[in-house]
Amino acid sequence: MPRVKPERKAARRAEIIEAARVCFARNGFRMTTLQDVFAESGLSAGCVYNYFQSKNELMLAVADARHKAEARIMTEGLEASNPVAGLVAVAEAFVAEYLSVGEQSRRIALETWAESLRNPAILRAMHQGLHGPRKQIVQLIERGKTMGWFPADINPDMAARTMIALLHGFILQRLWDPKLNARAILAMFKTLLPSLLGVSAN
Amino acid sequence: MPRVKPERKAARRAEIIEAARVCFARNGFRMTTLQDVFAESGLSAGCVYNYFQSKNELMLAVADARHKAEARIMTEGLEASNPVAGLVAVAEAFVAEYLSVGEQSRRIALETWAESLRNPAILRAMHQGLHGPRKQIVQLIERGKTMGWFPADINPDMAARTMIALLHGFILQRLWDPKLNARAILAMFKTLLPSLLGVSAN
Amino acid sequence: MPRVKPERKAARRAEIIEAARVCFARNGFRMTTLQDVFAESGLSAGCVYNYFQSKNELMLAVADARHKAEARIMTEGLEASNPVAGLVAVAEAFVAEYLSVGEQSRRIALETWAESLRNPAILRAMHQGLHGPRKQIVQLIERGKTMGWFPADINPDMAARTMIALLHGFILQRLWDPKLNARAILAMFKTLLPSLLGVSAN
Amino acid sequence: MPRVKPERKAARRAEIIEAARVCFARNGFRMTTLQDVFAESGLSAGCVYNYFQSKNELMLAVADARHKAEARIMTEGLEASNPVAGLVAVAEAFVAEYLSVGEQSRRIALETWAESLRNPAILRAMHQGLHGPRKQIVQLIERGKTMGWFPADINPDMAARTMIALLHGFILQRLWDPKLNARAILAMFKTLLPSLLGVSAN
DNA sequence: GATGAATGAGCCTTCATTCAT
DNA sequence: TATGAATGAAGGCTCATTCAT
Repeated sequence: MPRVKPERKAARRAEIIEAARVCFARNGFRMTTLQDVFAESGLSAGCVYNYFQSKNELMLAVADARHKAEARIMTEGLEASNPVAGLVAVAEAFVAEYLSVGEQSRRIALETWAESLRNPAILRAMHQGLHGPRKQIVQLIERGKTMGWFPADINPDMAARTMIALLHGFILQRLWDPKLNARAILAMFKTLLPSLLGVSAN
Repeated sequence: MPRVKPERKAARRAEIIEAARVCFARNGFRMTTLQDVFAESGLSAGCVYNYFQSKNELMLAVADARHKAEARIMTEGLEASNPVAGLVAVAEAFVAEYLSVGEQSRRIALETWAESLRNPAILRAMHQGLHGPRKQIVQLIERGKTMGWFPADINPDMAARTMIALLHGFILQRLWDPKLNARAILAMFKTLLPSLLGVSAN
Repeated sequence: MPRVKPERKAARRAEIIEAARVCFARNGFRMTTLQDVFAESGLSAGCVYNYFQSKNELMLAVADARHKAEARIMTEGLEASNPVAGLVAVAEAFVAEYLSVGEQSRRIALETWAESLRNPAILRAMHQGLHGPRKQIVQLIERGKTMGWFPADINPDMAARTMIALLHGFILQRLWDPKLNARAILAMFKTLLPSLLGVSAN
Repeated sequence: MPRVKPERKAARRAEIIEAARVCFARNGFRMTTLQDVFAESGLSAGCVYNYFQSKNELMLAVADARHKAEARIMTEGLEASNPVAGLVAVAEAFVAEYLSVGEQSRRIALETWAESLRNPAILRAMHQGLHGPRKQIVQLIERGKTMGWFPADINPDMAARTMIALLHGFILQRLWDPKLNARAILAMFKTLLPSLLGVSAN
């Protein structure tokens, strides 16, 4: 019988992930040493290794958490009945999470993108965090097409990708220039959305 | 009188940078060891150290080369008399360099972005490679405004940033999905450009 | 009054020793981790540490058990009235225990020999397990000399050592070649015994 | 063009193996740390790792050296025309190398035997060092049988194994009792040899 | 007694960098 | 200049051991 409840274990795990997140955001995956994580978490090497079998697993856990969060963010907005409103809601949620505040999240995002180039597990996490939302966006647009709101020659996949590219691109912009205004970004997104969907603005 | 002609030295330097570029694109800045670079270049440790005093300097040289190239690419197109045509030319050049081919360049780009978060020298290189082109784009748009082609309420800086965000975002998209069509990207760019500049699509 | 009966404690102790024996035979003293022993025994770290204060103690307990068993085996046969029959009985018992079956025992034996080189406690256990039987063999041979059965120039100590060397040497042979026939070993032993004792083979 | 001659590299390699041998004989394979080897050799970690890719490789190199030496020792004597003289010569060489002096060699031998139980590469080295000599002994005895010197019912393989078992067993005896007389061992060997080969002593 | 999460010293190994040749 | 053997600080990880529950 476990003396320590499973909740405690889960809490520990979360603590460690959070400490790692802080370190990774500060110094990047590869420049962060596990010593840094031990210090940040206040735990010993052995303890951390009871929860994660390697640095790689810890990186993956952080990346995974981020992509789950991103998927949730991008999905949440999509429930609006109006496709356009839905996409705006998505952008709003994304901007709120990544562009208004959340420098740490931006940094982790960029780290994850870079790491995904050579870390299959992280690439998989990336794709899972990206494919889901994209497919939902595609469906939303297709629904709009079916209902005659968007022209037939709109490519839903390309439109979805463009949306995502734009939002990701702004993550970079804000990383390099913290002054960049989140509102202005959202406004810009709204300005471009009609063209993206082939409808007239307003 | 130098024993070795300057041209010879410059050629060696270029060789080393190219070898490093290959390695960095393959494995990232931090996962690449200098031994990898020695092997790729066919040169010895001592020789490479005669040209670059540290790994950091080598990373910087590669990042620098990339940003010079990017600045050149983005600037080249801007000489068209028509601002819209100029911006399209910029996008075309960018797409040609980063999105049609150039997987290595995309990878180096992403590495550089990530590294810039914690490497001041690389951040500086980044900014130099980015500010220049952006300022030129801003000027182009301002010229368009002056000439009455674009509405007064267009924010040139924001428009320039959005362009860049979009192009950078597509670098990511293509890194994760090599099938993504460069032509479609360009078409999408052209579709969005009028909205970006506040003119009606013609 | 003890809460837990002594028999229970002894049984637990024996369980742990047996689990350790299995692990040590599988992986050697030094390559076996206590975590392996915990897993094999199904007990927790704390529990095992209630019975043994260190890994060293556990190793010693296993080595001790083996040497007690070896001493018993080698002594048991010596009760025959006829010295030659007694020595043959010893060899038979040894072969039965170590060479017919008992791969685990062979492995533990070899581990113990190696460990004895640098572990005083285990060396002591070794000697206790070896001196006793050897002295008994020596006495047996001396008795035979007194009774005129063996020539006077026989060195009982050397004869005893040779017997043991031979049997130990066959442990190695069987470890490296499991096909080696226990019967053939015994036959060989019987063939050599007369020369060893300076009597003509009958 | 190599500035440093290959001889120098081979010498370095030999130095490292020798230092490792000393450490392994002193503390065993598993209790020896590479730090010990660095200290003993006077070389840095990096340098040693230029010659051996892992501790395992170093262990193997030491084991290999020992088995090559053993094979040489046991083979050297076999050239006598008389099989019995040949086998005596083998024993003499073995005793001279392992039993008169060579405590280090004995310790390494025992370490190697133990390690071979769970290290395939070392087991292979063991077998190579053992099969060769045994086969030669077997051939020698078979030649003796053919020439009518030994009876037909002698099993050459068993005789060879017994010889080796005896010599190995004496290695153990001498490890535990440094006083044991090498001459007495050789005398005992000569005493037993006739029985081993089925010829009458004389 | 029994549990198992936590500890932390220390191990093996890597790799940026140096320097005698 | 070019070589590459040598350096050694530091990283990831293990595991014997402890102790609050």
